[in-house]
Amino acid sequence: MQMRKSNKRALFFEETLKLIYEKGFKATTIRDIADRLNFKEANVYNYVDSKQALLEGYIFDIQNEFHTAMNHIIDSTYLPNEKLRLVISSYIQITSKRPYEQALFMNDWRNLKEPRLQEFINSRKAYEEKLKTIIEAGVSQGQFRVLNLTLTTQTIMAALRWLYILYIGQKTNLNPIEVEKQLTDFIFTGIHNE
Amino acid sequence: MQMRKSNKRALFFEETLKLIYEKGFKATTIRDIADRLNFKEANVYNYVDSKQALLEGYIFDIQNEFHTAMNHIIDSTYLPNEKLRLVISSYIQITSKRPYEQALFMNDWRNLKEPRLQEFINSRKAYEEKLKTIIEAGVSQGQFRVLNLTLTTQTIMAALRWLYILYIGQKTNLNPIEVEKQLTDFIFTGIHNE
DNA sequence: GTCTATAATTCGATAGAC
DNA sequence: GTCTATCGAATTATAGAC
Repeated sequence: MQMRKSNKRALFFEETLKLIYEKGFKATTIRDIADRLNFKEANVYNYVDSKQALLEGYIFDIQNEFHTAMNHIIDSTYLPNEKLRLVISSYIQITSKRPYEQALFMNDWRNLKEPRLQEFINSRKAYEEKLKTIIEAGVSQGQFRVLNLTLTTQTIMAALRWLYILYIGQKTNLNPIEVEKQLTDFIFTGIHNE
Repeated sequence: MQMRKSNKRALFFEETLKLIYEKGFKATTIRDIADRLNFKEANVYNYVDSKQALLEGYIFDIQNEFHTAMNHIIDSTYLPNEKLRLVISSYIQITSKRPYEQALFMNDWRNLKEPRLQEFINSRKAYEEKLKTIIEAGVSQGQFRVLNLTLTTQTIMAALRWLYILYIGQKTNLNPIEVEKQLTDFIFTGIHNE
């Protein structure tokens, strides 16, 4: 979506993204966006067809990025424990690069409308299922402890999904590599066999 | 807030809570609420002064419950590792009893308005700080591994905050006690010393 | 407690000139 | 691309009768 064809266009999507993050999608009006960019309401429609299309662009863009990374990992010949490490790594990398999109992904997906809402939910579910499959394989091969699969999968997802906060407003001195180390430590020593 | 003075009043707050959960607070209109209860818009104001007061009631009610439980734990003479177990336990108990309030707590707190919004943020921060203090004490006493304190605290909070999903629409066969066992296992084997 | 009616405002989106 | 002007719809909330 946010193809940087021109500086002005890029600026529009960057500032709008931050604004929607700050106020929430529903609470952000077209006038708010125009004010932020120092022009009038009508000009917003030079960049986007509708308010709804704006939200869809941000959310599906980053969702696709997560899926692409996950698919590469799934299709590799790494063992399940190594695949889990890579999932954590890729999630943190994408989040640290695009914390505001990730925030929208978490905070405002409910404001999508059908049929895009269902598309989002299905896609998110597919991602979770892929992670679950990795964990299941790791259990089968004795690398991971036997725990409830759904609970474990969702707990790991939950441990990853809040991380955007670290990268909005410099709230941490932890760089992505160190976050990856710490979080992997936390998750693995909690999940591996013995 | 939701004191069950009468069946009708209780029904109003229960159905409204579920409706707001389903649609999101901003997207739920006064008319939606009236429709759900089979009466007209104006009647909503028989139960509540404003739409905003409705949101505040639900959110601060459950937030207070979390704080009360946390304070009892903090004030006890249990050791830090036992205190952490009790925090997890109390969080799951409250969540399982009131999953829809917890969902609002997570999904719609951004729709609070000042000064209540800041009050919410401060209160949430205070809860996190109390948990952090418990973990810090556990590290000092050698019960927990040395990890980044903020990251660990937030990861544990994240692991607890999604659990309401399990109790909405019977999406699991795990009862709260088993969830507590599984999640405590996951968190502890990831955090304790050796 | 329930209704009808309506005030007062806000919002997304479009038309058309420059 | 930017502006003025405006439409039409939706929304919160209140007034007042039954």
